[in-house]
Amino acid sequence: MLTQAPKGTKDVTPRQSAHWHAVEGVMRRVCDLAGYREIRTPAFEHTELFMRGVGETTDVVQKEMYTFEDKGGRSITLKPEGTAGAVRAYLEHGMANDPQPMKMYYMYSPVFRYEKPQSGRFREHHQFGLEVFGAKSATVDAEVIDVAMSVFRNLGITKLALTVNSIGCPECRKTYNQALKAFLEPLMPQMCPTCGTRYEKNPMRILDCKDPSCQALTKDAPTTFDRLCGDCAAHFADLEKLLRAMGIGYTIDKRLVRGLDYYTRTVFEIIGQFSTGPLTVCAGGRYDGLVEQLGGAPTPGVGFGMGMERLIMAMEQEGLLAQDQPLVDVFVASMGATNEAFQIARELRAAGVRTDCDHAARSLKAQFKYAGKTGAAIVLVLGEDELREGTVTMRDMRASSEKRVPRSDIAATVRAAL
RNA sequence: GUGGGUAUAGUUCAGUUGGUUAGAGCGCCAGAUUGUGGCUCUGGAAGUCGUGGGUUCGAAUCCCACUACUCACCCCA
Repeated sequence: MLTQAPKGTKDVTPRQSAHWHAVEGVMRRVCDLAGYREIRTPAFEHTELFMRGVGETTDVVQKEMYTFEDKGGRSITLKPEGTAGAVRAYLEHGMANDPQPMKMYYMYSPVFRYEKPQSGRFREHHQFGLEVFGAKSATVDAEVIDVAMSVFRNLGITKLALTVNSIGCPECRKTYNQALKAFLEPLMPQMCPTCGTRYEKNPMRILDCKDPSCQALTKDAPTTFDRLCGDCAAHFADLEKLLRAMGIGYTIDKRLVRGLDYYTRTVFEIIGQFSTGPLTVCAGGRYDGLVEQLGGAPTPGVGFGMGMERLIMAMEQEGLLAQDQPLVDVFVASMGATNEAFQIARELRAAGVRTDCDHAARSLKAQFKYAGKTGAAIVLVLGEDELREGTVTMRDMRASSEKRVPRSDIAATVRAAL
């Protein structure tokens, strides 16, 4: 119990962290190329922010938040998604006064949801994400999708499918909800209880029901997509044009409805193929009403969240994770003269050479074994003879050759040999 | 929240119809004569058999409960 990580959490061990660094490096590069800067927001926020931002009727808010009262009597919630915090920061720091659009990304941002864990689903996971504020053009929708696809492409992930849809704006939603409710009314007695409550609170989400009988009943239900207002339809047509121009393949899923209330117009998902089945790796969309809803001036927004754990899972399944790299390039072995060996290691490090030395007073043989495991290409041996003549023996592990090197020449000789 | 599966060493797993001091591979540590890795050989350390109860002369093994892990549903990255 004590030596077991809490349910639904995972350690990234020293062996695995290199994979994360590789992924993070690609993310930073892709974002930097497109003019996005990193934002870091707290792991927790006032509960109210998520209630109003994410939406009180969502499953995330209703049953999955880690909410607690702090010692000052404030209701605090560990963030269950990334966008609300970014919007809060945008407003708090008056970023609306900076040149617009304001483009930002976040990385390795922990996200907490109290769910029952299973393959690819955790109670704490990490998201990479983008948020763009202050631009309503479909080029931003396209850019955000392009950045996500670039991350996948640069990492070599191929088993992906992009699905897009438009769920319209509050204008189209009004007429749509009427049409949908009219269609559903006679069917409601046959539908599942969850859909019953959805009917009252957010009828659009009935289309998202996974119950086979509900799906059959709503097969011919009107979709938001077919009832878009002129502006929304034009916006989506623009996006399609851009996607085609970029050569990004996609399918339209008119029933794609996301689980967070703030989305408007464009919504999309990028779904990966895993041995256990398909899993959403990246999802997002436009949220033109969110900033205003949280107390700001009307400001359009677009963004997405990408699950880092799922991304790395996808890489693992496609055999894209790099082999273990050498821990150091040089190992300084010694026989008794451990302090001197440590000094030599320090000097090499100062010269920019990745170096380790013996810390266990082990036999020379054991030190060589250990050096082999670290992947060191060069082992320096400091024994009695070398101490006496002020040299070290430099052994090239790859060529199994060795030579004596004066102490003063170590750094230069080692660097030339690597 | 609902349902299925599993629980033995750091790890992956054996463990016969209940029977004495619970095993293996990998990993770890140490040796195989004089100051040298990878291969090989030898040895060693390491397990409250998930926890608690019950059945029995005897339980890792059978029964019950709990817990954890895992997979699926709901939902989601």
